[in-house]
Amino acid sequence: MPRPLSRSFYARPSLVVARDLLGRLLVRTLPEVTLLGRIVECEAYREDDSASHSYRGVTDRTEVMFGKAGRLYVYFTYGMHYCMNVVTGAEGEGSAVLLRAVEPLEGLDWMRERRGVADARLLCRGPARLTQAYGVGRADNGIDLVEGNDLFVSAGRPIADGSVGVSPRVGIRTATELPWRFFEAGNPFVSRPAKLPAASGRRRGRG
DNA sequence: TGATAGATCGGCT
DNA sequence: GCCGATCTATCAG
Repeated sequence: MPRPLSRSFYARPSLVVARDLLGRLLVRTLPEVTLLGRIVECEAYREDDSASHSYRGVTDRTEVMFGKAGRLYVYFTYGMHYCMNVVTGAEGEGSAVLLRAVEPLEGLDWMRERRGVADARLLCRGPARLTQAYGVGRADNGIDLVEGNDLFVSAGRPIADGSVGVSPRVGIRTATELPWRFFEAGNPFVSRPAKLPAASGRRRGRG
């Protein structure tokens, strides 16, 4: 049975935590099934970052982001989707890491049922798909990932520097120049391929 | 295979 | 009122 990472893992700058989360295991232990997957994509957000919810200070919604590291920040968006973040840094600092994609390893059938799709690549590829596959919603906002809950991150195997891809974050309108998205290069469970300059018309056929 | 519109509602101005 | 850290179906080619 995997064990949760300690609070000190999260109590570091979001940029450091985001990169270090790659290759770690996102675990949910439900009575009927254990959900397990490798984190393959995430993004860092900070208080001094105009794309971050915490940029405008503490509100009812963003309160969790300013709290203790190692807790879960879940928000609702576009009228239908939930996304989940792990809170990072010192208490009082509004920083977090958005979990964007996971390579599912265990509990795929349970995820398929929730998602309504069969293709393993579509289960947890993208932040809203990920929360749906893991059954994470509003009720999970603020829960502690370090102790006392069925949802946590365990050590897994961190990936080597050579396999880490970096890019601007996805779906934001400001601060688009900051390369604060981290992913495992070449992994098909990543939500968007690295944007290759002048790459087009390749990758034909179906392997 | 790639681009675009539609869904749908909470949080903030 | 407006717009968003998104996903999916649909249409054009």
